[in-house]
Amino acid sequence: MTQTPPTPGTRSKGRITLSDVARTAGVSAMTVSNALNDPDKVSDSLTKRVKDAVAELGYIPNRAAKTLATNRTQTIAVVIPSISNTVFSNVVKGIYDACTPLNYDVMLANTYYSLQQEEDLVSKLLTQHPDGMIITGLDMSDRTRELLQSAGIPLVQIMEVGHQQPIDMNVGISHTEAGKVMGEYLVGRGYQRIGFIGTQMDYRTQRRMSGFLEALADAGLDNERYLITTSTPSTVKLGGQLMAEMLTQHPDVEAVFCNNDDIAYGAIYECQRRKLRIPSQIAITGFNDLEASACINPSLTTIETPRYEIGKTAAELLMKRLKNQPIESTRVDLGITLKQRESA
Amino acid sequence: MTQTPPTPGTRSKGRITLSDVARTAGVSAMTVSNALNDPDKVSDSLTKRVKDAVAELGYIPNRAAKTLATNRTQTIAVVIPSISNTVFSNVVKGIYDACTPLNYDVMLANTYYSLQQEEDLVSKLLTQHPDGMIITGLDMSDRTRELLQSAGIPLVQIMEVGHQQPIDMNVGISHTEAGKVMGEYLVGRGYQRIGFIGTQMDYRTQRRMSGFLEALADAGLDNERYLITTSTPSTVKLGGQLMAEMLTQHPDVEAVFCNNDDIAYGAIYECQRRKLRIPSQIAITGFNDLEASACINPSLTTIETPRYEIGKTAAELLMKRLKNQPIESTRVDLGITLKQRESA
DNA sequence: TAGGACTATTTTAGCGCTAAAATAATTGCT
DNA sequence: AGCAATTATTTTAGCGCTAAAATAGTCCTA
Repeated sequence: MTQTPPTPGTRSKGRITLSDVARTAGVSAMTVSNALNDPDKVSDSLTKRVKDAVAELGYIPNRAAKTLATNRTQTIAVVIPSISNTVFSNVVKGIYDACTPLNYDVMLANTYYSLQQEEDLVSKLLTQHPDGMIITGLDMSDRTRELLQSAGIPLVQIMEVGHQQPIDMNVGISHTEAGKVMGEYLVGRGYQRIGFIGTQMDYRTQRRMSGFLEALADAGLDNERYLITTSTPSTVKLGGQLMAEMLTQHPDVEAVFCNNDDIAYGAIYECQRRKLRIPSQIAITGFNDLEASACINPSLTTIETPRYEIGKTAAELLMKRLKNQPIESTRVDLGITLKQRESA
Repeated sequence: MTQTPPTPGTRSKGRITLSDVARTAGVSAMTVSNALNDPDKVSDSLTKRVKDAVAELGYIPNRAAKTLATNRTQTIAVVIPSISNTVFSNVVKGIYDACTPLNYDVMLANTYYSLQQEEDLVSKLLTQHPDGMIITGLDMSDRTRELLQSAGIPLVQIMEVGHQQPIDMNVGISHTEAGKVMGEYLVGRGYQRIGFIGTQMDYRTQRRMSGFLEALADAGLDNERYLITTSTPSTVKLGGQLMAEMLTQHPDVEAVFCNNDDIAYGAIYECQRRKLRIPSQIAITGFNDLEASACINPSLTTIETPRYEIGKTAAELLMKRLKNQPIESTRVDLGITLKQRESA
């Protein structure tokens, strides 16, 4: 009894391959590859024959094989603090909207606002050899910086621009400026005793605070004592608690700039519970202009941030760089808008 | 003048490969592969030598090569309506938390609540040969169903359970039940003229509505006329507009069950603007129990949904199936909890 | 119309890994 | 001790694609 020799291709799932297409089109595999990826290299007649064969057979390219052969994964890695934060899900949506049409995959990773986690994640992500990366913020550990630099892939740092040199490209807004704008606005409205509530004191929050304090100082106000900050993550509930603290410690405070809109909602709710009228007894402002901010009572004076656009622009920059297309500017400030509403 | 022959391996980036490890460990490439992926197959002494060599060289496996050789991508596809919806970003977080430790990649895709988009996406996602898929909802087009069935990969349908047979596995809650619970609660509180505001009327929203109406009917109330629905996506603003409509058309309405918490917030804000006291003049309830619902004034009576758990459980089921581990139940109802608060 | 300069297409070789077959080493049993 | 059964390791072959080299085909120009 003789063993039949194993038929070649046993491991394949009977999937249609390039060679199958080549055979039915009566050309070489390479011509099929070129016809599909770079039709300029192939005569029109052959390109047509190839495309017909592809349609006829229902050929679907194997991404892994291409990756292996070209050393490009068609994937970009995205490092953000947290996907469940509305701000970042807006950013991520922009990234997807730019990547999906160009057939780039997106690999997401959450740092939970920890530089150590970020370092581990970046190291792990690089393992998968993304073609490019989008990472939140300009600050990172020295090791993370080294990893990114030596990875030699295009990189866009997002959310903030301005205070330091990016490693490669940069898309965001100036948080210092944002803080300043809000500070100047409140000063301009005649408030004197102006407070700040800050949660999740990451670098960007800190910059908003310092820009804000700068504006107050410029107006001759020293408001160091009206600051309440914590490293606890932002929640509406926390906003209420900190506002309570503020009102207890400084019953004379006239206006409060909250770290972000969620905190501001909490602050507004707390004032309502205390029957404090906004803005006549106390003014509240926020940052981000989330959808609800225009609807809450009183409607919230806040700073609109181009979150979706940041994601989209960053991803577009990356795609351009990956296709070696010219890039006008590697540093894009998308700007902010003060939304003046009832709360201040 | 002679051409120097091309050095082999020109295309590689000088990356450390399995063979490099094999050479320094003094074993065959296959032994290295086994030592890393299935150490039981290799003697302890060799395994140690291999691991030492890996550490020494800083070897990082090439995912694409593995995928090509094994025909497994180590990727799962996730189809959701929209990533910028808090509900789904909570779900996605659960999925990531389950997949990341096991080194599975996640591919996200948004349908924007369109069955046609869903069909296109599923077809496109399958192109990338994910090892498994998580998809939102039990309803889909016939073509989508065919695609999924013939793909032959493990599948978890999420968010809802109960009214029809899943294709493969299923994790969620019963929306009919949720509607019923809320209906019974409001009836139990003695309300008679009870309304419903529904936006983004997808299948799950419709089921909540029908469960709700069923409860009212069981109590002998026929409230068909107190229904306001639209297919427009949910926003806080829209909640306010629809509440205004409700109050205009039916000034006598006593309680309103809102589709979801965002709509409920809008409804509350609208009532505040009209100086209607909640719940004494009108009661409002929502669905989801988002973080702010406990903080808003009045705090919102709503139904808590296990969003994170749905994502996590679904992904865990998938991982188990992919590793051929036993699965207790392919249909998991994670249940809901009525959160009774001030608004009703 | 022959030879040079392109352009279009095919051939060759290999990306880095693992399934399966082949071989070597070990164990168990009479 | 001797041989079959079992276990450990290596060899071989190939996953499906594309870069680079080789070849064939085309178009000029003198």
